[in-house]
Amino acid sequence: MTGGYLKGRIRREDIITAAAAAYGELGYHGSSLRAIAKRVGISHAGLLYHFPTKEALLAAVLERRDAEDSEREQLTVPPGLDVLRHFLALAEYNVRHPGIVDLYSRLAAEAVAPDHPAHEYFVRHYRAARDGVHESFAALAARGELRAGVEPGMAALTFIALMDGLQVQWLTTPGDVDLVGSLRRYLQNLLTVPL
Amino acid sequence: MTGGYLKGRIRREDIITAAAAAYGELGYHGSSLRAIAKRVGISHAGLLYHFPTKEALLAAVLERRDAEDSEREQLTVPPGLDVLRHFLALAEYNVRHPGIVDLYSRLAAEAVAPDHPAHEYFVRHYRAARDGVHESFAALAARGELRAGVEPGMAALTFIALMDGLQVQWLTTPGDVDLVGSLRRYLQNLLTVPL
DNA sequence: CCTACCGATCGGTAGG
DNA sequence: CCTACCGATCGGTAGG
Repeated sequence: MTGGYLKGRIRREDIITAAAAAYGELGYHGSSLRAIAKRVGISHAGLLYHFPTKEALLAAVLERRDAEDSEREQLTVPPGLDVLRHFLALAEYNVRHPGIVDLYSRLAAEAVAPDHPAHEYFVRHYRAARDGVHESFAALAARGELRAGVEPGMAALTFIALMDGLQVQWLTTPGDVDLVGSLRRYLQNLLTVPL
Repeated sequence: MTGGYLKGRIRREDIITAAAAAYGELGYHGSSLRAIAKRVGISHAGLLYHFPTKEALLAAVLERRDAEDSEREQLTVPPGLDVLRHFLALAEYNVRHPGIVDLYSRLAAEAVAPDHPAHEYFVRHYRAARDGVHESFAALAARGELRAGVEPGMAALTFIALMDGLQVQWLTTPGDVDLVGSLRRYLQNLLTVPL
């Protein structure tokens, strides 16, 4: 009888979805187990049957985010222009899914504290993002497709920072910020070839 | 007898300082009146004698931040290169005062929510920052000191976003991020004259 | 999965 | 400014 297991897995996914939404709206510390459980229609003790602690639930939310990312990412993309285009596509996706941007921005700011349970996650996340973009800028530089004076490492750091900063401003004053357009123009400005 | 008033004002300043530090470390919602009061050495009821509600204390923290900013800003600086240099000086100042960066990043992320008591503050803050930088880029463009293809409005939005994004990454992985250097190179890249 | 409970903590008030 | 208190809420546990 695998039916029982299936039901449990579906319920767990529902809980993770509800938690991600709550974290986006209220942050991790601001989201109580009771409030998350209510979205799913169970008691907070029932939630703790599926996830033993509040931190375990956060870990599950971050794991699923990573899983979704690597799914979308298709590891087949080699360093270069396509990686940059992939980031623009991600930004387009995010504009249509503000809840994800909320979640990410709220958690990233909270997790600046070294004792935050998601701190190590974001340390790894930032390093991986920077390294990936760095590699692509380096490949472009080697082909002479990067403007003179643009240093790949610095450009990668700056690009990631720009994405994050634009997201917060976009969430605060949505009408004032063209998220995708700003990123596209920034990248195009660094290149000697069309994006 | 003005002595009593003076003592009260000093105590209030101490409370605001403690609150700003707490907001930076734990966010607004994460900072209890009891924890803030403890830093000052009074009870939380004593704190409420000086600030009637939790929100009133937040308002006082934001007001002081604005006062400090406009003090440092010297309204004498006309739009142009000096305004950009002023932002770089601000970044240098921030690197030596991580608590301020903490406060700002934490509150900005929390205040993305429209019902956050600091939401309107950040809406105004972002608009003012963008308008100020926009004006300077426009002045530079008029003098032909902006690289071709660089649009002042977009460049201003991007510059503010970059500052914010770099700050979060710097707080998360301080060793990996050169805050001032990254900003300087970004700006220099937009200009046809040396910064 | 539930009800019922625990100790801890929250913002705010009463009364001095 | 204090002590003492209020009702509400928190994460987690016991016991089914």
